[in-house]
Amino acid sequence: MSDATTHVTDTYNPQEVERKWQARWDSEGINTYTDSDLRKAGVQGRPFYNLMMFPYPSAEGLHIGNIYAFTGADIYGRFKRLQGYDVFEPIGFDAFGIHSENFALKMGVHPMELIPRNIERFTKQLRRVGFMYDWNHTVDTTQKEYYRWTQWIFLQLFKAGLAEKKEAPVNWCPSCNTVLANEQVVGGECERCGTVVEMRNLSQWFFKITDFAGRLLDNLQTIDWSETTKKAQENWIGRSEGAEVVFPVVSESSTPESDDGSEVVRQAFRYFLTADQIISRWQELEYPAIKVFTTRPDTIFGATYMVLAPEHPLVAQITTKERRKAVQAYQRKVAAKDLVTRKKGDKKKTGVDTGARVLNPATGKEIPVWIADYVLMEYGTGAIMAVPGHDERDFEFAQHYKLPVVRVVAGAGDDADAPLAEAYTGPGRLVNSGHFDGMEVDEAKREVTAWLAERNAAEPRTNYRLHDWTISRQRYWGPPIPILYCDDCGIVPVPEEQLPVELPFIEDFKPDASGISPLARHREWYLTGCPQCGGVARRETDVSDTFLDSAWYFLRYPSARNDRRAFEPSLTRNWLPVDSYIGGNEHAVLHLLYARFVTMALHDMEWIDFEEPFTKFRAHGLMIKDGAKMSKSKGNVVVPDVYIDDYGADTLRTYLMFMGPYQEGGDFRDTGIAGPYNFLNRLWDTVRDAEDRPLEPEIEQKLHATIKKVTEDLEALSHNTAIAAMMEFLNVLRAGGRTAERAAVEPLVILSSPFAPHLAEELWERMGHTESLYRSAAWPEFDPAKAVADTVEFVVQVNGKVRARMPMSRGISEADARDAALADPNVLRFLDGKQVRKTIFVPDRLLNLVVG
RNA sequence: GGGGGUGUGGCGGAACGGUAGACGCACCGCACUCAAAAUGCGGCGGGCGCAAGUCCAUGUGGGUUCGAUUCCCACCGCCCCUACCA
Repeated sequence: MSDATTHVTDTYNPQEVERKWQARWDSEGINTYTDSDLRKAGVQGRPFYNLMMFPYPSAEGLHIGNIYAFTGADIYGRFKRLQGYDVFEPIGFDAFGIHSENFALKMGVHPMELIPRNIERFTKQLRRVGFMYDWNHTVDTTQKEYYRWTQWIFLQLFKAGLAEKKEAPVNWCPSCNTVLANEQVVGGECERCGTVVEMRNLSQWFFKITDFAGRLLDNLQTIDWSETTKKAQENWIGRSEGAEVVFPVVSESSTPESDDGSEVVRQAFRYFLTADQIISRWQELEYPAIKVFTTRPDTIFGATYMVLAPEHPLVAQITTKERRKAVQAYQRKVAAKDLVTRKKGDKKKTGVDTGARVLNPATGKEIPVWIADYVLMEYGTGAIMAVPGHDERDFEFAQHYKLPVVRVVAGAGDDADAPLAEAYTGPGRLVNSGHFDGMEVDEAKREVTAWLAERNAAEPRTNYRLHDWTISRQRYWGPPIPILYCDDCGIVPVPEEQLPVELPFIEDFKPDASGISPLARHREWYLTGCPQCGGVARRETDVSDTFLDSAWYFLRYPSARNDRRAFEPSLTRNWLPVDSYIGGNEHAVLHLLYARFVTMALHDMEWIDFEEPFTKFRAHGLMIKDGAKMSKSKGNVVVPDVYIDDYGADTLRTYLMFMGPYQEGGDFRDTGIAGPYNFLNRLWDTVRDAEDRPLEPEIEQKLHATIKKVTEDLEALSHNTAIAAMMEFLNVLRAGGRTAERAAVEPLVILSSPFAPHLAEELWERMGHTESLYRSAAWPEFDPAKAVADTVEFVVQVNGKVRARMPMSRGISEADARDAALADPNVLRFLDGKQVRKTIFVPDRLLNLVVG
């Protein structure tokens, strides 16, 4: 066979190349660390922890959206590695949770069979795409080697007083007999069976994330995260400044709370006391009082009634005898609604009068107390002072129930008593507010609070929208919460040395009507010995939220195989916090906030020495299909396999990144995949045919410009423009059928390797290197001076419009440029002999002549 | 209702306040071929013009500027998140 024939048949064969290099990577451990190497690199190397959000291993396998997300992050990791960092890039599986459980129920398969199968499939697919994952350090949250430590985390939080058990309302589907997450309630109905969802009160475990609200908010300023993500967290935490104000209850109570007659005495007292006296002395008089949170203490003179959440604990106590029936009926009605529907803003407000009266501490007047479902127990104190004149919701309610509306703020040009056709929420001065009349709203907020505070009727208060994290799930597929209940000792944590509390294999894992976990049906499992008194104890039968699994997994990766600790202190110190974290913005609040909370709590307990887990976070865009998120139910899932079969993983990776800005995402379609495929083919041919000869000066310039562009773009995750720059360079190398210089092509191969790692490895080897590119190549350097061309295309404008373009040498002076411009006939035509009033000179770019 | 994002050729998309449409796809023409595919070369926003050129053009309307896709204001469309937050 002649040389020429060999030459021609030696074309790019992606399948062959990819098979070869994936095998090489495995056998030579190119992408994996042994535990000792990881330790060593952490100390002596330049550790770089490149993390991407781990997937939930669904039964459908990876879709193109997953590949898209992972590819962008993998490219960044490979780039950092070639820059000389010791990159740790792990992957794992977030496999617990209601999703898996529901799917298992539907298919009639046990999750303990289903999940390992899914993970196997995922692993195969991930390997096929050529990610640089360290398969020696992987996690599966459903393995007891992992969730043992999830339980350990729970115990640490418990010890720190950050876990508590309390009653809370949950969504309940009476047909599926299960608790539903808010996301599973669609339009007030169960997502799965369409039954109307109701509310139930269940005793649940909570993490007190609200203790950290202020720090979680303030720290946002110290971390390098996508702005949109920070904004989302800020809104979610929702700090609002205001005051807590006390309204003493002065009506006859229908349920005196003690037999000693104190209530009667107190009521009697009242006839000898002025409103002022009651207000300033309610505490010592032990008056029942209702606290409200308000951001508008300045409007308190306009508070004409009060509203409690229907489930407010004081309702029973204050409701008068005559109103009791109506109040209870209303409470029942509200309880029947699910949480989600109740929070929807677009419905009519309803409520009932409790008959109780409280004193407005500012006016000293009695105002009625209502209950209404537009007041939520979870926010603030679960009670509001209603100021219908200056709050839209209160206004609507007052109109409907004919409650008085008083104006206490007058905007510019408004009369003190100008009637209100709607709530006025703008700026202005106080009116009808005693000695505060005339004061600006902002000043009045402070002054009114201070004035009330003097009488112990108010205090400044910062309130957060964030609520405590309910971690109980009355479900099967999760880590059992490591708590025991002993009749003598009460709540007893499972001793750490007894972990894990294993999730037993049970056939009947379907939830039932009891509202308690399926595990509660297994006495042999839940009955155990009390570690404190040796008596009988019952295990907690709820499992924990999946979000707890993922709130600490990044701490586990380096120590993935350590069976003595959740995370090894020295490894953790050397490798964390995570240098770069990439994931979807749909996790902007929950996952990312929980991970920050757990990290902060562990920091305070001195388990770790940092309080923010992710130094840098970037949200990738969402890959959609036909304008909708990919999902099986919509039937628009695109699987990667067929593209890998046809074009290879390298082309798929490059194509996905070439479609558009990584951080914006986009609509998947395959019409352009030929572009990147052609590019890789041309790259192959060009390298194959490259010659050993000196670089031509223009080529050298373009090479440096390309290195610069690709380097900067990769750092900014602008993968699409980095690819474009490489294409452009390759076009120059091949222009007019020319043969490329080896010295031009070798750096290009390195630049392309994050995108097309298999191809790059193969070309690297063919260029005579015996070791893997990732062990023997360094990211090319560029010389900024060589990255710019000597000749620029200079533009001459007249009045801002382009009238001539002329090649000029770089660094041309304004005077020379002007001379050249004034010699151009077209420019002269537009100057039309008129006086040049002004010239704008932008070096190496343009000259603008302003005339007229 | 609130918050965030976004709008550029037939399509995906480029553009430190400075040449709008880089780089691709699709399409058209040409070369190679008996032919096709593959590959290579050339063209490719719209109008007028033989051409040089010129006018229009980055959702709509205003503003700032010598100059605006880029900054500001208002409006329209689409997407995402959130939802009575007192």
